[in-house]
Amino acid sequence: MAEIRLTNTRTRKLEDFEPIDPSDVRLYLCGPTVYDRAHLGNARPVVVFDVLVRLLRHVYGADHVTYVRNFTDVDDKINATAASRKAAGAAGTLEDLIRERTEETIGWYHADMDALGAARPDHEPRATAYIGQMIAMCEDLIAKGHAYAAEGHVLFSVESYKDYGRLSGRSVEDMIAGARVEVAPYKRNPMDFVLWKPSSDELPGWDSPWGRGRPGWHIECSAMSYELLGPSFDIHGGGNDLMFPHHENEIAQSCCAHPGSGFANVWLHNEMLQVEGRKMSKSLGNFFTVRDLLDQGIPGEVIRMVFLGTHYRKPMDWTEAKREEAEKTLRKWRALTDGAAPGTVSPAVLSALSDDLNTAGAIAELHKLAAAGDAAGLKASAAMIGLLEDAMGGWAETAEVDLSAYADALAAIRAQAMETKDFAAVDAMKKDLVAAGIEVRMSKAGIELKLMPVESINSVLAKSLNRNAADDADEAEFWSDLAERMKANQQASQENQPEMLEALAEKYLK
RNA sequence: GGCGAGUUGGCGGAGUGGUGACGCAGCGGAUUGCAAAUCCGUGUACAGGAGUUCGAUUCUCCUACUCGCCUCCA
Repeated sequence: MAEIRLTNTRTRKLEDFEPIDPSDVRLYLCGPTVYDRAHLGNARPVVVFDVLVRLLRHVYGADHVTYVRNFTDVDDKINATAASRKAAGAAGTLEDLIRERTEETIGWYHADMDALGAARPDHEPRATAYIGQMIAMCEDLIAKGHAYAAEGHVLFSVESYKDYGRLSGRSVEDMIAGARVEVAPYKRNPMDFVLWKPSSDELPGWDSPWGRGRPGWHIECSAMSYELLGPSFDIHGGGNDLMFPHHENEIAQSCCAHPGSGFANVWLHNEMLQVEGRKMSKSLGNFFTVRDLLDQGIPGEVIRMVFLGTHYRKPMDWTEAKREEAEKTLRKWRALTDGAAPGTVSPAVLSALSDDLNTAGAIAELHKLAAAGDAAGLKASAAMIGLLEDAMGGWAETAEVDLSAYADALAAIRAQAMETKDFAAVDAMKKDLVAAGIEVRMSKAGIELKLMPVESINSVLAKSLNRNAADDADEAEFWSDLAERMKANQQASQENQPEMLEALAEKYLK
């Protein structure tokens, strides 16, 4: 059995993974706050954990892994959206509108993550379904002297937990010196954080011993992981921006509520995602959602492949060049594995994955399998990281169109050209075919025509807009030119390819 | 200011105390009427400095640079 090694943020070391209970390996991933579409960065930990879960199931057995990922459906941004909808005259109570908003966002999230080939977790708890448990946890923490109520709030006392700051390598003193904490008169220590806060009448709230209120941000993960996985479990993770304060606070809450449990053994944090070398942000204009990419016609499998090309602990740069390369590779591999039955998983792939989820190394091994022509091994091994699976391959199939009439016509012209040595007519037809998105292969044996995948005008337009003109004027011009040509039907796009074929038939098949 | 990550050939990106992945691009060749596709071949890369060592890209320290987090954004 492959020994799995993972980098544990808690110890800052690469450690052999030893499950608490090999018959039930338990992991928890901090899921989304469901206020809007998931952006591309949200998808990274999901894909990382999906690979991890596949590996764990492979090693410990499909039924011996429990994967939990929450939906945080209590949040001020959700409230704000619901409030603005109500103000705009939407029907229903505020609670209804909040529910509507979270339901619709969860639906989007599922659709988007499904498209990336990420299997749904075993449990997807919603924070609102665990309010009672959160209140109980707050009461327990107060009883144990780790929290206190003040002005309708319940606050966690960081001074009551000596290891506070250990995960993120900070000390309470340093953080106070940084002075980036909310100062509030009811806090005993400026670093104390909110477990429960009061709600006004316009905000969603639940009755509690401290009045009507709602939970703070961190308590839901502590409450839900306890309910579903117990006081201690194997792996807990998320993006490294969650390390502080979110995970730090979770640890403090959970460890104080359940002394001696240790909470999560291994903390797994993925690095952030960048776009074309820059942080993805709305102000830079390079902010986009998973759905934006899917709508441009970029297959989820391609997005996944790009993600896996970079180790999860390194910043990942999303670039157009990577997208193209990933798509090309997947097409090649899909052609190779088409119709093949999965064989056995390559030990080299397994060994790469076991080494701190070295997906880039695993992909390198897949390249070797492909080069060796081992379709069965490639298919089985790729499935370990969620690639080349039948369910995700639709995008790589090209439409079945009978091109034999075109091939015959070209063959006739070519046969004549062979005699006259004047190939102008052949070249002209070939050029037209290529422009229409048909690949032309001529050999002594004959002529082979193949419909090539072509981009949609929307995708090309998106690319020309995505380019920062100052940085990449040539690129931007290239894509806008291409879009123009597509519109003018001088170049095939998904939308106009049928028309172009029609025109070619008119020209050459009469 | 505090904390952390990183710096590998044209590009992307693994890995290793001593025979320098892998992919893409490039170049050369085969093939082709020319191409495309395919196949074969091809690369004096490890930010800088000091140290440890028989030997370091790989370990330690320092410097430079890049990036992220500390703002309920994964």
